[in-house]
Amino acid sequence: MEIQNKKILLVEDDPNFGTVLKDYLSMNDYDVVHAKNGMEGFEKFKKDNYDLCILDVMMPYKDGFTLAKEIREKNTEVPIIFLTAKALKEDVMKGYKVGADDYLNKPFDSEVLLMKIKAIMQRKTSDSVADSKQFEFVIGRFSLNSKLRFLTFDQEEPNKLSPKENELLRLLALHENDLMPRELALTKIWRDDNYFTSRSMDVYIAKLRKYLKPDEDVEILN
Amino acid sequence: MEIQNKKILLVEDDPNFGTVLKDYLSMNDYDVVHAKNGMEGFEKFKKDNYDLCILDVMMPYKDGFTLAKEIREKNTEVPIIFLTAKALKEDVMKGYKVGADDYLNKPFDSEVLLMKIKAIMQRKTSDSVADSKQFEFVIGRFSLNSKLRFLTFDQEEPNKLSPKENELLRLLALHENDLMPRELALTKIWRDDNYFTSRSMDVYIAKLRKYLKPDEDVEILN
DNA sequence: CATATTTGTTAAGGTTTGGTTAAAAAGTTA
DNA sequence: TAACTTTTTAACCAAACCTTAACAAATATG
Repeated sequence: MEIQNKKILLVEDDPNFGTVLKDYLSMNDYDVVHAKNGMEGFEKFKKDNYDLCILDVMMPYKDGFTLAKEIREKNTEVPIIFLTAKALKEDVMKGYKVGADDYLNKPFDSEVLLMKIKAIMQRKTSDSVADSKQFEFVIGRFSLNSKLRFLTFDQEEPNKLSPKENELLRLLALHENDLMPRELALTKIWRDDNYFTSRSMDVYIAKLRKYLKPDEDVEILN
Repeated sequence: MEIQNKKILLVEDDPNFGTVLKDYLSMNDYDVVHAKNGMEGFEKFKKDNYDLCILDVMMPYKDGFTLAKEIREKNTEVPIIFLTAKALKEDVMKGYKVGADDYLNKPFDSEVLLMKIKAIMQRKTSDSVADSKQFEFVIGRFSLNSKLRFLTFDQEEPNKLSPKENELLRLLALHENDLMPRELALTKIWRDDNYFTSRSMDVYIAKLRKYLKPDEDVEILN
C-alpha cells in the first residue's frame, strides 16, 4: 500500500549545504522543494501545500524570521523548523514567538533532524485532507479515485482496482494523451526494469484495457 | 472566564535544581508536581492528568527514557520534554523515538524553556480544541462516545469498549467513508508498524466488526 | 519473404495479505 | 494472590495479488 510522500519546503541560501540537505531528505522519502532565499521561499510556499517548512535564519534580503511570520499569516498550522549557525538566546526566543516547532543549531546531525521531522509529522495528524486533485482523474467516461482505488464507469458500480493496477493507471492518467516511456513506468512502479517486470507490466496493461473496454474512445496505445 | 492553570509533571532527581525549576515554573502560572525519581514520577503520572511532562534523563533506578516509554503506553498525546546534561546523539535519537516533543541540554536558559513550553502548549491546545468536539460519533444506528468508551446501538445498553478498541473505532469514525491507510493507523495508535502490531490491529478490526454486526449498513472495509 | 523480436493475452502457479479464532501473556483490581 | 480484563502472539484458512510461462499476434530486421 502506498502513501503520499510528505512535502517539505526547504529555504536555505547556501547552495552547497542546501543541495546536500535536499538530497538527504529526498533519499528519505520526502518531496523537497528547495528555495534559495526568503522571497523565493514565500513564492513557493504560496503555490503549494507543504507538510513542513525548514527555514535558514540568516539569509540575505529576507531572513527566516520574517519569512516565518509571512508564512504564519497564511497558515497557522504548518510546522516550522529553524536552522541557524548562531545560538543566541534572543534568536531562539524570537523563533518560538513566531511559532516555531523546533530549532536546530548548525552544525547538526542529519539523523537528528530526521528524527525531529518524524516526531513533528507524527504529532500533526497532518491529515490536512491532501488535495483530492492528486487522487481524482477523469478518463473519458471513466473516473478514477486512486486513493480508494475505485474506477467508475458512468454511474455504474465502481470497479475496485488492485494496487498495481491502480498505480499504473494513475501514472498513465497523469500522462494522458502523452507518451510514457516503458522504462520510466517500470522503474517508477516496479523499481526495476528487466525482462520479467516488463512482461508483468504487459499483463497489467492488458488488464487495464479490459477494464476500459466499455468506452471505446479510451485507448492505451503503445 | 476562568482558565485552569496548565499542569506540569516535573521529574528531576537533583533536589536543588528541581526545586528551583519548580518554583520558576510556578511563578509563571503553571501547576507543577515535582517527582524525585522515575518510579515516583510514574505513580504521580497515573494519579492525575498532566498537560506536559518534563523529564530528566539521567536518574537512578529508572531513567527518563524508560519513564517516557511507560508514560507513552498510558497516553500517546501528552507532550514530553527531556532535560539532560549529556548531548550524545544516540540519546537525542532515543528521545525522539520514544515520542519526545523537545530536548534541552543543561545548562539551559530558563526563558528558553518557558518559550518552548508555551510553543508546545499552544500546539496542543489548538489541536485538542478541534479534538474535543470529536468525542461523539454517530455511525449508522450506533453512537460512540469515545470519552466514556461507550458504544450504543439504538437505545440499548451501551457496550463498554476497551481503550484500544475505542481508539481504533474513533480513528475510523473520524475517517468515515474514507480510507485510513493501515500504516497511519498503526503509527497513530500503536506507535509502531511491524508484523505483530499489524496482526494485532487485524484482531481489533475483527472485534469491531463483531460489535457493529447488528447494523448491516455499517462496514469496515479493507 | 522468412525469421527474429517485441507486444498482447490468457491461464496456472506461488506468494502475500488479511480474516478469524484461540490461547498465552500482560496488566488490573479486589 | 486470584479473578478478571485487555492486549499480543500464534496458527490456520481463504482470498487477493503478482509473477511466470506459454502461445498468439504484430512488428521489425535481414
